Amino acid sequence: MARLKTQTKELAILDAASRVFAARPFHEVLIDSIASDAGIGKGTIYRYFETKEDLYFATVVHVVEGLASELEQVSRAEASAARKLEAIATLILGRFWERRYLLPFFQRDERFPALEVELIKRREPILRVVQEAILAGIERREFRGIDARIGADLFLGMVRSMNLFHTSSDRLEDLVGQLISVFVQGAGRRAEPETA
Amino acid sequence: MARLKTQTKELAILDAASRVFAARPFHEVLIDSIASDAGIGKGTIYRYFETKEDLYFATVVHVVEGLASELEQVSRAEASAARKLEAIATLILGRFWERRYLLPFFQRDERFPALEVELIKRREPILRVVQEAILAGIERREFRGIDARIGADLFLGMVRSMNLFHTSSDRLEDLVGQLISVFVQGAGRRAEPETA
Amino acid sequence: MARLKTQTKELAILDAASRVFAARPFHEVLIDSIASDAGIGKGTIYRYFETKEDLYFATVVHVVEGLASELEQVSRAEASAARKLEAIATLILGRFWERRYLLPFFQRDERFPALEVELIKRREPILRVVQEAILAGIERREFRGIDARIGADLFLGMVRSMNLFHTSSDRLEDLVGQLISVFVQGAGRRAEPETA
Amino acid sequence: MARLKTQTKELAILDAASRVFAARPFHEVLIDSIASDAGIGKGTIYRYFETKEDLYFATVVHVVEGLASELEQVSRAEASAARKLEAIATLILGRFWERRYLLPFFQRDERFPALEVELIKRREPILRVVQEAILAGIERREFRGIDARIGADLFLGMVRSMNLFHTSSDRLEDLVGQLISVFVQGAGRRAEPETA
DNA sequence: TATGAATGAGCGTTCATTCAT
DNA sequence: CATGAATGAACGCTCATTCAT
Repeated sequence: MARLKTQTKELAILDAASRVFAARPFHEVLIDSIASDAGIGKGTIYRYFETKEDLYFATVVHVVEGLASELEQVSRAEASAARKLEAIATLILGRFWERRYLLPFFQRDERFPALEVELIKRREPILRVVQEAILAGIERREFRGIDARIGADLFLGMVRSMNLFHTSSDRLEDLVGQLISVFVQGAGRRAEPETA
Repeated sequence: MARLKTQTKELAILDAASRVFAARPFHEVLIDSIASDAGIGKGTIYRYFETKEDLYFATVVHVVEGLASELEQVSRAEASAARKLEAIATLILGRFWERRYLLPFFQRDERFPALEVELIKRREPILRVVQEAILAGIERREFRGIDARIGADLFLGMVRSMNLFHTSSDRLEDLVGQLISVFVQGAGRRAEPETA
Repeated sequence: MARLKTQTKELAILDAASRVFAARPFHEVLIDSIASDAGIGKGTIYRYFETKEDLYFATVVHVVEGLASELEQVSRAEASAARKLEAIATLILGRFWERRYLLPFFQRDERFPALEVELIKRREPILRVVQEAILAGIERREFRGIDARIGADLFLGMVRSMNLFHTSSDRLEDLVGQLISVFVQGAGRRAEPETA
Repeated sequence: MARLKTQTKELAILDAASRVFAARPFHEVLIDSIASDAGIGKGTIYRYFETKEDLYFATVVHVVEGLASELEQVSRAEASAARKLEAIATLILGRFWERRYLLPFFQRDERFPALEVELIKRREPILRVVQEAILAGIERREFRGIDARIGADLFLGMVRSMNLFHTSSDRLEDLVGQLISVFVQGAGRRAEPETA
C-alpha cells in the first residue's frame, strides 16, 4: 500500500504539473504553483523529481503516454481511414480544448537539446497512430499513395491549428468536420468538368 | 538625419532581436545577447523599448509586417489559387527554414494576455493573404466552398508542421509540393465514378 | 533493561555522530548521514536530541569525556613530566590520526555563543591534564616555572598542528618525538657554559 | 581609471569578505552579509566572483598574500632567529587578534578537495618564512638541528593556539614572550646540575 | 546620446524538523 | 517507540532594469 500511496502522490504531482505546464511556458511555471496545485509542499516535489526539468520531461511523457494509449484503442478499431482520423482529431482536441499550452508538448522543443531525442521518441507513438491510419487507408484504397510520415505531420499540424485558434463560438465537431474534409478531399473541386 | 539614425538604430535592434528571439524561447533570451548581436550597449535598447516584453512585441510586429508585405506581393499576382498558396508556403518556409523558433510568433501566445488581442490583430495580415487566396480560388471555381478562415488556419498549421519537423534530408520544394497536394486534392482517392 | 536499551541507542547515535562530525564541518553534516551511520531512522535521533546543535554539543562532550578519562589514567601514572606529555600527545594523535576534523572540538567554536562557555568547560579536563603534567614537572624541578595554562595551550597547539599537517609518510612516533623534544628542550642550543 | 575603480571594488569585496569569513565558518556566511559589509548590492559580488566558493578561495589567497608579503620583510631583516620568530608571531597575532576565525585559513580545509592542493600551496609562503628563520638559526648555531618543516608547523601551531584561546586580560606581548621562550628554550630546566 | 557597472527582486533547490502511521 | 515521507524557511545565484558617467 505504501507503494500505492507513492504511485498516487507521484501521479498527483504529474497531474498538477500537466495542468500548470499546460497553462504557461516552462520558464513561467513556478515549482510553487505546481506544489500548491497538487495541494502539497514544495519540497515534496523534490522527493519525486530531481529538478524542474526532470519534472517537465516526466510530465510530457505522462501526458503523451496517456494520450497514446487512448489513441491506440482508436487505431485498433475497425473503421475507414477517414473515420479513424476523425476519431483521432476528436480525441486530441477534446483532451486539449481548454488547455492550449500543452500542445507544444507535441512540438519540437529545442530548450532541452539533451532531451530533444527523447522527446521526439515520445512523440512517435502519436505520430505512428496517425501514420498507421494513413497507411491502412492507402492499403484499403481509400487514400492515394502519399508519404505517410509527411501526411501525418500535416494532419497533426492542422489539429494543432484548430487547438490554438478556435474561438469560443467554434464547436469541436464542426472544426473536426472541416479538418477531415480538407485532409481527405482537399480544398480543390472535383475535376468533374474534365470528364465531360 | 538624426531621424534616420534613430530609425536605423531601432531597426538594427529589431533585426538583432528577431534573430535572437528566433533561436530561443522568450525567457531564455538575454537582453545582453540582443545588445551584443546588435553591436550596441545594453542600455541603448532601453532608449528605444521600455521593457523586454515591449521589445518582444515590437519584434513580432516587425517580422510579421515584413513577411506580410512580401506575401501581399504574391497575393496580387495573377495566378491560380494553388500556385498562390504554393508561393505563400514557399515564402514562409524559406524565411524560417533555419529558425524553427520564430514561428511561434504566428501562434497564439498566452504569455501576454494584454498583448493577445494586439498579436492576433498582427497575425491577421498573414491569415488574410491566405484567406484571400482561398476565396479567390472559390470564386474562380478552383476550390469548393470551404470556410476560408478555418481553411487558412488549417493551411498555416500544415506550414508550421513542415517548419517544425523537417529533417536535414528534406528538401523545401518537396515538402511544399506534398503540402499543396494534400491541401488541394486531399489524401483521398478520386471518386470511382469518374474512372467508369 | 529498557534503561539499558535507551542508553545503548543514545550511545549508538553519539558514536555515529562522532564519526560523521569528525569527517566534515558542522553544516555539511546531514542528520540523514548520522542516522544511516547509526543504522536507525532519522526521526529516532530527535527522540534523543532536540536539535542538530544539541546533538553536536553532546557529541563533543561525549568525545572529550572519553578522551579525558583515558588521559586521566596517564596523568595518574608515576612518570616524568616529559613521559607524561609524550603519552598524552601519543594518545590524542593516535585517536585522531585519521580524522582531521574532530580536533576543532578542542578549539574555541564561536558558532554557538550560547554553548561557548559550556564548550570551554568541557575542554577543561583535557587542558587540565596537560596543566597538571606541567605543574608536576615544575614541582619535580624537571620544568622551569612557566605559566601552566599558557604552556598547556602551546602544547595542545603543537599537537593540533601535527594532526592537521602530517603527511602520509610521517610516522606518529617521530612527530611525537620532535614535539616533545621542542617542548621540553626548545629549539635553542644549550647554553655555552656547559661546554666549558 | 576604470581599471583603478575595478581594482578598488574588487579589493573592497575581498576586504569585506575577509572580515565576514573571519567571523564565521563558510556555511554560515551569507553572501548578503558580505555585500552589506562592503556596502554594495549582492549582485555586484557576482560580477567579480563566479561563486561563493570562488570568493572564499580568493579571500584566503588575498589574506595570505598580504600577510606573506609583510612576513617576508621580517625575514629579510638582519636579526637573531629568536627575534625573527618573535616578530613573526607578533605580526600574525596582531593581525588576527580580534578575528579568531581567519586562522582556519592557515589550516587544512577539506571542504574543498579541489582547492586543497592550491590552499596548501598558498600556505607555503608563510610556512617558508618560518622555516627559513629556523634554518638561519641553525646555520648561525643559535638553534640545534631540528627538522625545519616540522619545527615550523609546531611554531605555527602554538601561534594558532594563542590566537584561539587568549582571553581579554591577556596581553599580546606577554603571550608572544611565553611562546618564544618555550619554542627556543623549551619548558625543561637547564641541565646545570649535571655540569656540577 | 550611449554605455555597462550596479542593483535586488525573484526562483530553484536543500535539509532540519515534524508527525501520521 | 520508531520511522521516513512531508514540509517550508532559507540561501545562492540570475538577469531585467536603472543611472552615473
